[in-house]
Amino acid sequence: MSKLPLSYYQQEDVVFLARDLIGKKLCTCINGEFTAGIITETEAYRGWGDRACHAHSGRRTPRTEIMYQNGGVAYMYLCYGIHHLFNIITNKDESADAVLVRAIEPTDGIDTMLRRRNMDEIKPRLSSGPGSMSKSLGLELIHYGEPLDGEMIWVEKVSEKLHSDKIIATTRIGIDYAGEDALLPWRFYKADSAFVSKR
DNA sequence: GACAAGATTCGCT
DNA sequence: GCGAATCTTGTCG
Repeated sequence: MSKLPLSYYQQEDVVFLARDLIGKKLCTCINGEFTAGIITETEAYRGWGDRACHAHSGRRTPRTEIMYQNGGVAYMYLCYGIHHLFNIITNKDESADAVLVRAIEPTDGIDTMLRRRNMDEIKPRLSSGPGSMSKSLGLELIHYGEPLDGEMIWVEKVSEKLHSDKIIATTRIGIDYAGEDALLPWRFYKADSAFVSKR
């Protein structure tokens, strides 16, 4: 329908974008199988001055290289050797900002998602939590660098508007190593959704 | 070239 | 609630 254009991702405020992405629809079409869901949980990572970010303070490695591109591409990486995490690169060249998508509420291709997760009924566990979410949508390392206005991965605007008081802001998860930056309220989730990772 | 650690999840006690 | 699974990446020698 209305695929968000690359210019959307290139807005400067990654924290605003992380919040704005809640309630939008994340779609993938992988191996001809279409799956999609409403984004219910995100986290913002800022390249400069955020120790939790892989590319903090200009840190540059082959893995983080993609983060220095213009916004609107996927940054995939493997965590704990098992989980493929999906991030959206935002902002302009050299900024290294990103939004981690942590959970969605399935809307399309649910049979496919269940099969990918080896489950036989819908539970929040199906697509809540960054590893599970990626797996249900079929996202893997090979999608590293994939543009978000292409045929494989994209985000759509949804007609229904989300009231701002339905979005909760809190601290990010699993980044204790980041010291004081772990306290920043850069995790956002939809208050009334069961599809949110807890802890 | 080797090694430690990680933006997690699942199953078992 | 606790701990294993599992492998890429970055750092150090």
